[in-house]
Amino acid sequence: MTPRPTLRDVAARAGVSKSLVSLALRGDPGVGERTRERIQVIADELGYRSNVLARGLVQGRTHLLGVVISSLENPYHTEIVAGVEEAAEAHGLSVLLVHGSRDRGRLAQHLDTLTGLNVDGLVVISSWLEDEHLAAAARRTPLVMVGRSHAPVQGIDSVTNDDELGAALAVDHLVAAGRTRVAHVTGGRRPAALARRRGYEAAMSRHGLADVVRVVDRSPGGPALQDALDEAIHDGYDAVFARNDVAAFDVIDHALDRGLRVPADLAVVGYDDSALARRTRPRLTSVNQPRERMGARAVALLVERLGGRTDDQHEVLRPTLTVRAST
Amino acid sequence: MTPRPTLRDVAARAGVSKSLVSLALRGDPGVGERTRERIQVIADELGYRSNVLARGLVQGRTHLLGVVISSLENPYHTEIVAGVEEAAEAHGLSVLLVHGSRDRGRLAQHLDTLTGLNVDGLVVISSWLEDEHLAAAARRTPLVMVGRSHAPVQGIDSVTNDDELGAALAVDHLVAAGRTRVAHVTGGRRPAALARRRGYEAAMSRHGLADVVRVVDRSPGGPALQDALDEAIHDGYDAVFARNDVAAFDVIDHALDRGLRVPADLAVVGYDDSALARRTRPRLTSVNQPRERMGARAVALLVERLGGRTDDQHEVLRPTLTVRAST
DNA sequence: GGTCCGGACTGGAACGTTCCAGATCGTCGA
DNA sequence: TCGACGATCTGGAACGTTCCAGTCCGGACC
Repeated sequence: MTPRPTLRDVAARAGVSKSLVSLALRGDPGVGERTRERIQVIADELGYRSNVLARGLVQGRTHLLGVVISSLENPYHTEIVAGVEEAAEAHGLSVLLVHGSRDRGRLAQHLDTLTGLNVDGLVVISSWLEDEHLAAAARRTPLVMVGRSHAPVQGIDSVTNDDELGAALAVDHLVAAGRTRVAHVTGGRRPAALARRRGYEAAMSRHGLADVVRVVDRSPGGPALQDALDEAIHDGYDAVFARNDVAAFDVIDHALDRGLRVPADLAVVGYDDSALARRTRPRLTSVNQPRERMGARAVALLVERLGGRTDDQHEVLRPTLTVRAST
Repeated sequence: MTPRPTLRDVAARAGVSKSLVSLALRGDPGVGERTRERIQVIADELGYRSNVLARGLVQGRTHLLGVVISSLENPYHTEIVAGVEEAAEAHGLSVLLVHGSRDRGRLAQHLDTLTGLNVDGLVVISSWLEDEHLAAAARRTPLVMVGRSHAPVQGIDSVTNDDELGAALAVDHLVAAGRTRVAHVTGGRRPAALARRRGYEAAMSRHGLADVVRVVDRSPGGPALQDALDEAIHDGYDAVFARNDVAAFDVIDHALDRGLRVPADLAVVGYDDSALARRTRPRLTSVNQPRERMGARAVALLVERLGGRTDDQHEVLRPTLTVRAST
């Protein structure tokens, strides 16, 4: 394992000062054309690579962008990452990902690792981090949260999608298709779930269906999904809007087990338009959040902060509906 | 955005030298108990965090472990990451992920970013990196490849699973279930695909079925999967072993479209035991690579290298078969 | 009472860069 | 011929740590 060559090594070989090598390799215009080439050749020969640690230390910025993500299994999250990466590259930033399951302690620790590395900015795709830790990180480094409605913390930007609108899209679509009894499967106390539920209820009212609003809780502690569904089916419900795709699959699974046809007997709409939605039978109609765009906007907000903006920004993007065979 | 406090700041407040603060915070036994506490309190008050850049620069190691992954969408990859993370944490290492789609140039660049950061070790979960880049990185930093049969490069360790054995498990299972005409869906020229195909052919021979060996190519350039499947079905094939789960889903999809029953008319086995395998109808029987263990072994190999091992190690782990409704 | 010892602490060098204030040198105009 | 000037290059400080060689001091020992 050979030690990596330094500026000094290159300088010694080229017979110039380390400063000149630094200038030459960074393309400084004040370096003679012939020397620049000579230095470049020698650097390549030696396999010289600039040391990010040293550069970051002296410059105070690293051109690194840290992304904290709580779940790699969730394609909703990883597609946001793709958007972040693309936008970051366009700004000359490298993206470092840290992944922390749902362990709050570990996530906070990872946040520390990244701030300790002096990353230029942070993107948090996780609702499992505590405000306190977020605030501490944001005090030192620009931070934007994606997918989580703005935490009640100053100094943090956010990018979310309009969950109420998404729910409205789903209900409108079902009603337009002739369904009249639309149930909603919810779960958890997270803001996104609550917003979707609010959107569902509002849309039902708008269609004059307030009296058939029915919400089934899929939370671990809640009543069994199966029983609630059986009851709803018995009561003549012909459509379900689920809070996310996974819940929608469970509904479809159960309906098929009961011998119902989807969508003939029961139409189902999910939320997230995950990769799964395109792979299952029947293909799932789902509300699509503009994930790549969310990632791109997050980077844009960070760059603005680096440029000096000081007031908080909270962007809300509009979801769309992807219609497939389940409705 | 307040600048982060340094050792100097803490030292000034505590009225001691920066060296002592450094020793105290690192728990050096030569520091008086009272002073250590005083320093600790002040550090906490100021929100002091050690600067990874500076520490890495002087120590030559960063306690960081870099993971290069080409696809976040592939659960096979992300589960390996989970194994890496768990093992890394046990060794006091933080894991940094970089993700590079299938763009070789970008992946190589990310490899550079990580080596430039002086990570202590590299785990590569991608078969899209060129030997040349891998070799260059491995010259400076211990590197282990996961899931890719050892590249023809010196100085690199690897962890793979035994693809031939996996294929044998699949065929044995199908034959034991009474199937006699087992086709294989392959694709690509990657070593893993080739090994699975070899394993399929060998197992068929072993069962005296060498004369019904049939391999269908699903490569983009190859003949259409649909036609080849129709032909196989027409020829009385009653089972398919696919090179991965995605291919298996395509087979099932097509069979269902043709009005066949799975598994009654056609049994299907996939490879990878991905999350999808548990979610589709019918649930997919699949060969399961011990992914978390692969990640853990990768870290173990790196730690050995850091401990001074110099000869290359190539670990081959044994896959298992997860039987579900598709067979 | 002097010497030695060990615990507690300090100062400066080093890590590999960037940045800044110069140094060097040939050329050009007067 | 001389100074000024621009182009090209250099040396050292700085970044925030760790590490090493000391310094300082009170007490034990002879």
